[in-house]
This record gives sequence, C-alpha cells and structure tokens, in this order.
Amino acid sequence: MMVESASETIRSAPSGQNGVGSLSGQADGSGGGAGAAGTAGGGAGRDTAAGADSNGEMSPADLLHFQQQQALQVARQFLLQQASGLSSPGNNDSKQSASAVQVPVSVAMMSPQMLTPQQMQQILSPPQLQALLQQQQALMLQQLQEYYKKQQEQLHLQLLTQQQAGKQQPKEALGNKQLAFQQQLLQMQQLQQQHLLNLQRQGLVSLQPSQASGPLQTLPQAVCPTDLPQLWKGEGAPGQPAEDSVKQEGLDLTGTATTATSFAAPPKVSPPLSHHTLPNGQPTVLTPRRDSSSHEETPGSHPLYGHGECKWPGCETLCEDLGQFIKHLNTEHALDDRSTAQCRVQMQVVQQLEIQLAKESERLQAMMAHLHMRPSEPKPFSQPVTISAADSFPDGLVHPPTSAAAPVTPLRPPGLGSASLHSGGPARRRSSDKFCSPISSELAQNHEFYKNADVRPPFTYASLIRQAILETPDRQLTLNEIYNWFTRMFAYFRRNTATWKNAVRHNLSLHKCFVRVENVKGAVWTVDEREYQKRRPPKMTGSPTLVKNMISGLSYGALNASYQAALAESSFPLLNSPGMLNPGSASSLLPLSHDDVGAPGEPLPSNGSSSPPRLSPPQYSHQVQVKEEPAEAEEDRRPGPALGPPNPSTTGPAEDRDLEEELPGEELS
DNA sequence: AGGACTGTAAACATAC
DNA sequence: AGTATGTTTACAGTCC
Repeated sequence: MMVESASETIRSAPSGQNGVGSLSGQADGSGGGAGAAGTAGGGAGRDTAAGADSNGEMSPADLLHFQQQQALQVARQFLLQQASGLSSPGNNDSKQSASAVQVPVSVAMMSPQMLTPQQMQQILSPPQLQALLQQQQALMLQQLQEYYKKQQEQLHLQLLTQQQAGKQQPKEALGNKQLAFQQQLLQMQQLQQQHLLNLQRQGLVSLQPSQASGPLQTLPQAVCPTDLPQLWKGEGAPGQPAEDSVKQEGLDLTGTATTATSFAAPPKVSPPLSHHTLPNGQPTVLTPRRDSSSHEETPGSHPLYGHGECKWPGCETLCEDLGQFIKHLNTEHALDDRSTAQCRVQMQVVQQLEIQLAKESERLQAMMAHLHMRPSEPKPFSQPVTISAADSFPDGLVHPPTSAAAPVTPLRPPGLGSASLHSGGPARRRSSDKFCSPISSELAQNHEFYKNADVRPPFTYASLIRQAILETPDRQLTLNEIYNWFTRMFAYFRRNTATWKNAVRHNLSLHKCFVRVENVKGAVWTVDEREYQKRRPPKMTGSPTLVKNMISGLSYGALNASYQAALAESSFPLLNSPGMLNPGSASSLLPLSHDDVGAPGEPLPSNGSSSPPRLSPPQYSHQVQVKEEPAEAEEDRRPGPALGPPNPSTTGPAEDRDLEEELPGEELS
C-alpha cells in the first residue's frame, strides 16, 4: 500500500545522483519524472563519483569503477564525434536526426553525456564497441597491475622492515605483526582474486585451470608474498602474460571459464560459464559451486539447461534430455565469434549487476538508516538475485507473504505514517506501457532479469497478457497458460498468486482487446490487436510528455543498463528479428519497438472509434487455428483473406510480423 | 476538476 | 463442496 509511495518519495532524491538508476525504481511507473531526472543527472553524478575517487587513494574497486566510467566517457566522446558529424547533438528535431542517422531519435535527442551504456550500445556498432571496450580493458588491466604491483611492493617492503625490526623485538610482538601482515596480504590476495575474476570474466586474463586454481586453492593458508605478483602477472602460465591475453581478442574462454567457476569469490549473480568448456564435445559438466538460485546442481544437470530448454541467452531451444542439450550446446554454441561475444556480454552483465547491486545495497542501507529503520533487520539483498528492494507488494493483507521465501521486506517503516506515505490504494502506474518502454523489447532485454529478480515488471497486466499470448505461435493461450507464463517469466509473480491472478482474469474480462475463444479443449484467450491499439493515444511525437516518458523509459532501462546493453546484442529472439534491430526502419522515429510502434502505425481513424474496421489485423489469421467459432462474435471478425495466408507459424514471437504487416511505412505524426 | 487508465479487492455465476 | 474460470462492480491512485 503505502510502501511504494514511500519508496518513490524516497527514491526521487537519490535517483538523480546515480546515473545508472535505481533498481528499486522500476517497480512503479510513476518514476517518469524521477527517471528523467536520473538520466539527466546521471552524467554529472557519475563524473563526480569518479572524480571523488581519483584523489590518489583509490581502492581497487574504485579503480575499476573509474575505469568503467572512463570507458563510458570515451564512448560518449566517440558518440559525440559521430553525432556531431551528422547532426547537431542539440538538435531536437527528431525526424531530422532519425533520417540523417540511423540513431534512435530519443537517443539522438539526448546529449551523449546522458547516454547509458545500453543506449550507446544501440548506437555504436559492435566493432566500435568492441574496440572501445578492448581499449579500455587493456588500460584498466595495466593500471590495475600497476596498482597491485605497488601494493605488493609496499607490503613486501613493510614486511621486510618489520622482520628486521623484529630482530630487536620480542618474538611475541613480531608474531603479532606478522600475523597482521599476513592478514593484510590475505586481504590483498582476495582482492586480487576478485579483480582477477572480474578480468577473467571480461576475457582479459586467461589462466590455465591448474595454474589458476593452484594458488587460489591455497588461499587460506599462508602465502608467500612473491607468489602474488606471479599470479597476477600470469606467470603461472608460462609465456602468456596477462598482457598478451589482452591482446588476443580478449577472451580465452577455455581457460577463463574453467577458472572462473572455480573461484569461491564474489557470490552474487554470476552465471556459470562452464559451458564454454565444452566445445570439444566433451560432455563434462562443470557444475559451479555457487550460482544458487536458478539452476539445479544435480550431477545430471547443466547450468545452461533447465526446464527442457537451453538457457543460453536468446536461445531457449527445446532439448529433450541433457544429451541432446549437450549436442545442441556444442553445435549451436560452439566457440565462435558469436558465442564469444555473447559470453563477453554476459560477463559484463554480471559485473555491472554486481556493481549495481553493491551500490543499491549501500543506498538502501543509507536510506534505512536515514529512516531510522532497524539496522539489524535482515537485508533482503543478501540474496543474489533478489535485487528488488523498494518494490514491495502491499504488505500482506490479502496475500499472505509467502513466508520466508518472499525475499522482500516491505520498506515501510512501522512508525512512518507521514504525509508522504499514502495510505490509500495499491495502484501503481506502469509508465512503460504507453510510451517509453515497449514491453517486448524491454522484456526481451531484461528477460533474465525479471525471471530471477523479484521485481515487479513495469508493465500493465494487459500488456503482459498480450505479450504472453503473442509470444505463442498460435497466439492463443488458456488462462492457465497465461498464469504459467507469468510465473515463468517473472519471479515477482511467483508469489501473491491470488492477487495477480485475479487481476489477470479481471483484465482479460475487462479489456475488449482480449477475446475469449472456445476451443475443443476449452477456452483460449487471444488478442484483438486492433482493440489493444485503440487504447493507445494516437499521437506520439513531439510532445514534451513523450520525450519525458521516453527518457524515463530509457532511464528505467538504465536500471539494469548492463543487462540491456548486453542482451541487446544477443539475448532475446525478439531482438534478432530485423524489425527490432534496425533503427532505420519505419520505427526509427520512435525507438520504441514494435510494441508501441504498432500503435500509431495502425491505420486507425484518428479518433479511434468512428469507422468500422476495414482491415483485419493479422492476428486474426491466427484465430483460424481455433477449432470453433468464437463464442462471442460480437465484432464479426473476418479472418481477412485479403491478408492471405495465415501467418507463417514462426517459432519466435510474432510481433515483428506485426511490425511488418501493420506498418507499411506509416508515418507517425 | 474530471476523465481515462490501472491495480486491487470482492461478489457472483458457471462449469467441472 | 471445492476449485478453476469468467464477469462485473467498486474504489483508489496516477496521469493528463
């Protein structure tokens, strides 16, 4: 109830400080304004953060962060150069920009300094990004190495000094000091491992499994300081120092993958990478020790295999058993450029998420501290994938909290009944439904995120239901299948079932766009796309509201910018469709994807109600597959023989077909 | 201020 | 009787 209002009130302030956005913000749509502020202030916020870090006493984490900011900065500059050569960055004429460049207008309208990584990724070509990335990674590696070298030297020096001094000291004191130094060394080493792991994830460092795991497994024991530089330098791998591996295309998957999972280091959300060790056809399954949530770890399982389908980003190929899956893995996801790129992207995703998680956790703690919440309260974010914090369901009046399984603790402080906390209804505004965040692309890009994170998706029930239906080849689902889609796609909908199921049913009945069709097996639900689009405002360009919404949507996307940036390349089948990836298509004026693009493109009367339907939306052709006549044929849908053959039953979601068929070069204004 | 939209809750009906 | 499904109404919150 008032939880979200509270979170929003609280959130609006810090969201401007963190350009990456707030994970907690995605739960409700009313973050439009706040989101825009966050985006606008993002560049400054990041820059100041980086600037504050660069005071000489930079920690490794800071250094890493700083390097990432540098990378972003370079990318921005690159983008700026590119944009300035084509159109003025300050030019807000969207059509001009969009026609001149194949750059999404909403992005083109923004200053590059405001761009989030995923926006830049959308703009820059993969080779450009690759080059930038590698350049920055190499730089980062060098600096990290220097940093660690210095640290090691310092420590070593101190140790020597202490040892010498210790000769004149009682043994006890010397022992204590040595102990302290050992602890310090241990910390250093752990730190190094962490960064080594990070770098490995980025493909910067490659170590042979034995060589890498050797020193690391001896971690808890006393270590010789001289081992550390060796480890760091990659001397464990003779003839292949780390710098070399940087130069080699940056990713050595065989070594990286194996060692990466052998680390016991940072828990959180790193997905296993062991699958890359299988290109040779070896059915060896490396089950990582961690990766708790979503993957079974039974011996007969594979982290990339679950629920009978391949979990490779954007794949979801059905495999009957593990053997078939392994086969599929080795054929479809062998060690090639594409897989490499996808893996690298995934590495960055994980890394960004970890960074983001740390930030958000810190922020949450600060918020809670500020609100005088019990500091001893168990932190929900201690769990890897339950990132959501602010998005809490109305606390448990109708829907009993799913006991301890519910990882989200409502943020509402018991004593806070202030004016900022509305005691009223539970309504949330889903900003993205209308303009800014097309569900299919948004969902596509954050597919894995919503699957695992207990975050309420920022979409309306109607749009979610529609998406569920449209994702099926037949474009029809039973209610139960819709339920299943919800629970499958969103961790959030794995609890409070009574509430959202009721809402689903309510929406199905309420909206005319959902058509119930009697089938032999029962009833299925289909989408009347035309009715759905009728709900949409007919005009979408030019208004400041639109810009705001778009920006907010983009800002929202920045919540998990890494995800978007990463998955945009490869993750979701939708995105691989030509209509999705071509910003220069008819949708270029609004980079909102087909979900929303379809709306204005629809040849609707401007008032949306005057004339009878002339064109049968292509969706109806799918209803041909329904065995019986619609129970309620109130609208007398003609299957539209003019539209000809039933849509090719493509396996993927068919929204790109919408785009093609419903948008014959339609202008949007 | 008011309408549209949305989410939530609930009552009720129907079918299995 | 219980459950799933479907319809409808009511109300509150948000946005325009």
